[in-house]
Amino acid sequence: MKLIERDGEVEIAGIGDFDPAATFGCGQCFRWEAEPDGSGAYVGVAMGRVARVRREGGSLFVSGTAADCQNVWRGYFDLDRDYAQIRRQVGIDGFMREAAEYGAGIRILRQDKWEALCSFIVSQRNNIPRIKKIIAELCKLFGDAIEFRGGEFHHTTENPDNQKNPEITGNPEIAEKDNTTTFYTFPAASTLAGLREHDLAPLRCGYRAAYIIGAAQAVADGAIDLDALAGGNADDARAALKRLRGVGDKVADCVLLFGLHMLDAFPRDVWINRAIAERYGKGFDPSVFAPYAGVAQQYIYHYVRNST
DNA sequence: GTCCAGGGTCCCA
DNA sequence: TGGGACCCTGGA
Repeated sequence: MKLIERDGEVEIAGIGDFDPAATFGCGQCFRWEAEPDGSGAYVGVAMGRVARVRREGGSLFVSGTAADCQNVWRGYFDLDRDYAQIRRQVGIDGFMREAAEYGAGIRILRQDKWEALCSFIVSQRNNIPRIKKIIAELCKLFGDAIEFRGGEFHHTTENPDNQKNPEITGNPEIAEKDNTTTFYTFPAASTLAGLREHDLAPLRCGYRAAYIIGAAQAVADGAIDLDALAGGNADDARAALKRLRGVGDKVADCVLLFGLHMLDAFPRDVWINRAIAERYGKGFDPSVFAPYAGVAQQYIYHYVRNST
């Protein structure tokens, strides 16, 4: 991987399959937003950091240092995997070749495991704009503030909005001042584990509040060990996750795919079920895409939601 | 105003 | 295994 550091950002040349809009917009993550200037750049919070990401030609540009790239973003963006090869592999018929072509540039992010679990608990019976809104508010209320300007960021442990100002004013996540923008990290499970349901009332997330706190407690007290699950097999991990209230087949599979980076997990939501029923019928077995059924799922999801 | 769906899950028969 | 209820929001 060739890294060229200059002007507060790092160029990664020869990036291959990486379309920020497709990767951040395909429903796997909820904390990356397109810059309003129409530049095609995305800014997001991940792994406790803020980054600005853009593609230009064959290069990816990421704010920060080359060390950040090596230590954080290389893994997060799964840069060592050949997604073009995966596209060829899952293109088992005309429909899948179209879907994979349409979604070329989607990569499966290595998100924080707890963040993925919590986010997809929020996702149930919910739509993406509202999922994003709820998560943004969760982070604003209980995460740590990060001041972001260009490529630099300064981590502050004190979040001025924590508990003290639950009123929602404008964009709940972003407050501009002095040419810097304040972002918020995703709150740790241990932080949410001590809350009561009414503490989450400002999120307006309904019955999911109890699920969030329950899952946070299970993670914080070690009843479920997400890191250990990531090192084991998918069936065991799925079973362990489903013991949490509010985690069924769909959410568990999303956590496998997007949190534990088990690329063969195949979450079935309303869109996937519709597409599968239309194209392949009820008895469809996603193992035809093994070991990348999860990547195939993303191509299908993105294609049926966004094309035509 | 009502109805419906949204990257589902739980509960009960 | 199937059907209804569920918090809440935004669009039809």
